[in-house]
Amino acid sequence: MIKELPKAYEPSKYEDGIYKKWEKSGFFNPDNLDLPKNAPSYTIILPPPNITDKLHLGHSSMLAIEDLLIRYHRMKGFRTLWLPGTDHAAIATQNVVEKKLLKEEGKTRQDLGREKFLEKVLEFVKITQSVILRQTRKMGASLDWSREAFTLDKPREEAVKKMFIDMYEAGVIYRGERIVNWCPRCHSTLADDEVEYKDQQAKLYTFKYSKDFPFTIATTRPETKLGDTAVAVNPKDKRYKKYIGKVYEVDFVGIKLKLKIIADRHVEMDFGTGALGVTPAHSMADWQMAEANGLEIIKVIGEDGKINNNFKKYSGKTVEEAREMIVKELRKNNLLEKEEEIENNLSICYRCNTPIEPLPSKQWFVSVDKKLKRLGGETQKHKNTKTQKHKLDIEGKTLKEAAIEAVKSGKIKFIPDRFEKRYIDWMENLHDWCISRQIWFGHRIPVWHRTRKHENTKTQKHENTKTRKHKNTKTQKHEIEEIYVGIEPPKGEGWVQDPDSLDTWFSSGMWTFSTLGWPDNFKNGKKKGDLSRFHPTQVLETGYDILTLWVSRMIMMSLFALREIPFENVYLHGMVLDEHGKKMSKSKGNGIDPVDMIDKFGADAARLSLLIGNTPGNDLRLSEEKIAGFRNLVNKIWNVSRYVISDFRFQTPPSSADRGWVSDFRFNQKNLTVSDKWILGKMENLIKETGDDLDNYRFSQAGERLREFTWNDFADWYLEVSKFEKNKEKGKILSVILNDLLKLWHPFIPFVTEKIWEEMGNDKFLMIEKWPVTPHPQPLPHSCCRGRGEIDFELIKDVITAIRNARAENKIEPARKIKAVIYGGKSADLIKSQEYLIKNMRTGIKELEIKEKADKIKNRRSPLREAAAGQRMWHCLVPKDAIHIAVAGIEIYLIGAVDEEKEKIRIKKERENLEKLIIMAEKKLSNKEFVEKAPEKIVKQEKEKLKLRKEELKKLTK
RNA sequence: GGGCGCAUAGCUCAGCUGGCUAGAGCGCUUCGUUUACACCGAAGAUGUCCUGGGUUCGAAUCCUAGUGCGCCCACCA
Repeated sequence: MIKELPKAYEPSKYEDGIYKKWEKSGFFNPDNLDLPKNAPSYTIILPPPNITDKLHLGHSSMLAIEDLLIRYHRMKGFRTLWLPGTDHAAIATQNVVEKKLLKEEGKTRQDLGREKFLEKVLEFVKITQSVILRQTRKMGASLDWSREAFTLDKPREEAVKKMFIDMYEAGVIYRGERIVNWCPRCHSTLADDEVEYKDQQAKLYTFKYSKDFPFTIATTRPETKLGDTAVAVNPKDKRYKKYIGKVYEVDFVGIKLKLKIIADRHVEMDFGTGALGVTPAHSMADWQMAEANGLEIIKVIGEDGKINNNFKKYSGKTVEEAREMIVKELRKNNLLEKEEEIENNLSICYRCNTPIEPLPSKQWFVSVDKKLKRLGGETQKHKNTKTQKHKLDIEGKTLKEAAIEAVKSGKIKFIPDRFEKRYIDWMENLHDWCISRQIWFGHRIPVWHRTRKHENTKTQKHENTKTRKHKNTKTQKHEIEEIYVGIEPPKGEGWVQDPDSLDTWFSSGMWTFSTLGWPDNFKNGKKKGDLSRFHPTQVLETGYDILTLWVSRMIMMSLFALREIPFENVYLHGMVLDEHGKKMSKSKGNGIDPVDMIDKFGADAARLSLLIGNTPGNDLRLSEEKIAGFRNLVNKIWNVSRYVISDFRFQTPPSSADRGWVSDFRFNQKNLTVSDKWILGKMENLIKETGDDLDNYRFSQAGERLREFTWNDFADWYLEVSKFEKNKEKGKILSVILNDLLKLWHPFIPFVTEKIWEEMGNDKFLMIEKWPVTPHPQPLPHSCCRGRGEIDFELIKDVITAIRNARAENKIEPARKIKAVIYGGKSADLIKSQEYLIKNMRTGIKELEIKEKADKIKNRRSPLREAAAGQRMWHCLVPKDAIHIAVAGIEIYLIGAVDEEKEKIRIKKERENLEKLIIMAEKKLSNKEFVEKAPEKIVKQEKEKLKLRKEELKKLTK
């Protein structure tokens, strides 16, 4: 069969068509795979990309790694599911749309109103979503599109509501007033990890509240001091000890303050004056002190970023204005002692860079410290809970404790493992998670409120509803606020739904199970359907940057909802950086569009550039040159295949999905040449080692191994040999090697391998072929394909390389044919038998003379005996102008062209090198401790090495 | 302030549990119109493995101190 294929592989010509065929085949869906009933499942849920923007190379890296794992396991016979989806990214998306709206129409979201605005968002989402999905397909991702999910679609909405209600009933979700990070521009709270920091110059004011107050205080924010209710000092501070516990009333710039002197170990004695004005309402730390000391909380700044009422002339002023006024006032009264410039860490909003105001606000929280009881209404007796490796009993533990235990117990593993420590550290310091956001786009909180006059209130019981009453202490003493939590709006008058929506991580935290049919697939503590078949998942593969943001939440939520870990392994990849080492991100706009890369170099090359040279947890620098290099590799594979397929000896292997390696091609050992044995042995090793690498997440190493074999062993040597070495088994061997090589490559570069597979005449997809297995699970001793064949061919290779090298070094013209005389040592027979290899492999040798072994001559008591022993005779027998090469204990003399001077220099260099090595080795061996303490094997090796080198040196000196 | 990571060829990086003369890709030099491939082939050059100390018969690898870069966390008023 002779196939005419284009010389260069053109990815853009085939890729889209191949993807369509795959998708149409239905094999991305595990339900369509032809598998035994008890086939183990292998699941990865795709971390859903934010629909704020199209994908960048970071996403491509994620897709490449996951598709590699997925395709590998699919070929290994797992029930393999890779489930796609997208994330609505609540606040981020809303911001993008708001900015767009302002730019294009000059309107704010308030101008449009909630409903109209949400329509706009959904319009935007539709567009980016379709771009994302197209990009994902371009990468070759073998995702099961039939199970596609969106964090904001109907099933997920149901799941989120159910989760909220369950957690509320369990007392894990509560509403409370706490200091939150408030962005006055976004008009919303931010989670702790949504806050960014910026170094800035700030003024530190040292002042006294009033003349008769004994403390001097330092602050960068004088305006918040209007709400101070205490002064804190370090309990060890001798200067202030006597004041602790006292209460002072002061007149601070016209406002009356009651200040209690408290002790707190967090106060640094050396900073400022060692005394700290406590502003409970506008500092996280101060809030905690206030709670600990029962201090009053006075709100100074409102949600609009302005000073509240009750502060006389300061009311209604902005923060900046108030600050200026207060400083002026202090200065006037001679209370300002110092003004200095300091470096300060300013918290800003990660979306709009507006400085954050810490404010007390009523928000919804997930408690991480609440001891958990049994899930509401469900029987919780699983007898084998403890024996199941995925289950974790959470009764009597807090979410925090459970999430830590899941990792410490080894149920969840991290790759690389150093992130385990980071996870646990973070977990141990975790505070309650604020889940309400004052934005419109997202899951609406399933809570309704109504306020009633006290006297009217009769305890109203709804069936199946969860009603709690909260007394609103301060402002409305006569009113009672009712709260209703449920899936459907409550009946009755006056209910208003909570305007807030949920933190986006609340819905993505449920991602492993909300995508698999929870809660419908989970009844009475039992899983069914997809949930039982695919949960927990095997690997969560994501960037280390969202380890805390996402991974930790998934663990907590899965433990809460299912009492089961969400995944067994967490593989964390690094960031993809540009060639200057800068992070690519949407917000910075320096992300390279993966589609451009794919158009230029092909998806396969793009994938390789993200897989090879990348190690878990480490960042990756990417440049066009690098991708071009892999384009060349893909092209090499294409051409190797083109050659093999067009070879008249080529046979299409019998098509059967479960064919194992070589099993259909029994080779007659007698018909195999040295090179055949060598390549078959190498291939067998390759299969074993590649599988081993992939099983241990060493993708880069596996890729390099494959490249090494494909390019250096198969293409550069075996194929070259096959051009002139004609034997019976050649066609079969070529077919087998190509066959298995394509399978091994397929998870890395699915497109080109699938295309070649088709060209080979296969009627089934390579994608669902069985991963190769080696005929010998254990390495065989010398008898079979490995062993002697391998070693022998390596020797011939060395001889050939040495001859080429000598020719190049001595500048022998390529056209010039020369004669080689080889003194074979122990290997004379072998070399003689492979003479044709040496002659044909571009050595320019037209005649090859092999002399007998020296010891044979010795034993024959020939007159030459003595000379032979010292190998002097070769120098006698060979013309003086011969070039001498020593390789692997073999002497080679090239006759025909010489440069005596160069040869002398070469020998001198080599001798010096050898002498150095011998001295080193002798030193080592004369060391008693080495001989006694080092393992025998190493000592023996060292001795042998020394012996060989000494012999070589001897030869050279002659 | 605490924690983590990195430092190896001109560049980007491998180097697992200490043990052949420390490797790969790209780049560089020389040569080559060989019927799979110039997105190619052949040959070659290049290292104080960041620095100092220690453990060991033996350290790029383990320990320790330091320097430089990067990242994460934290309530410096």
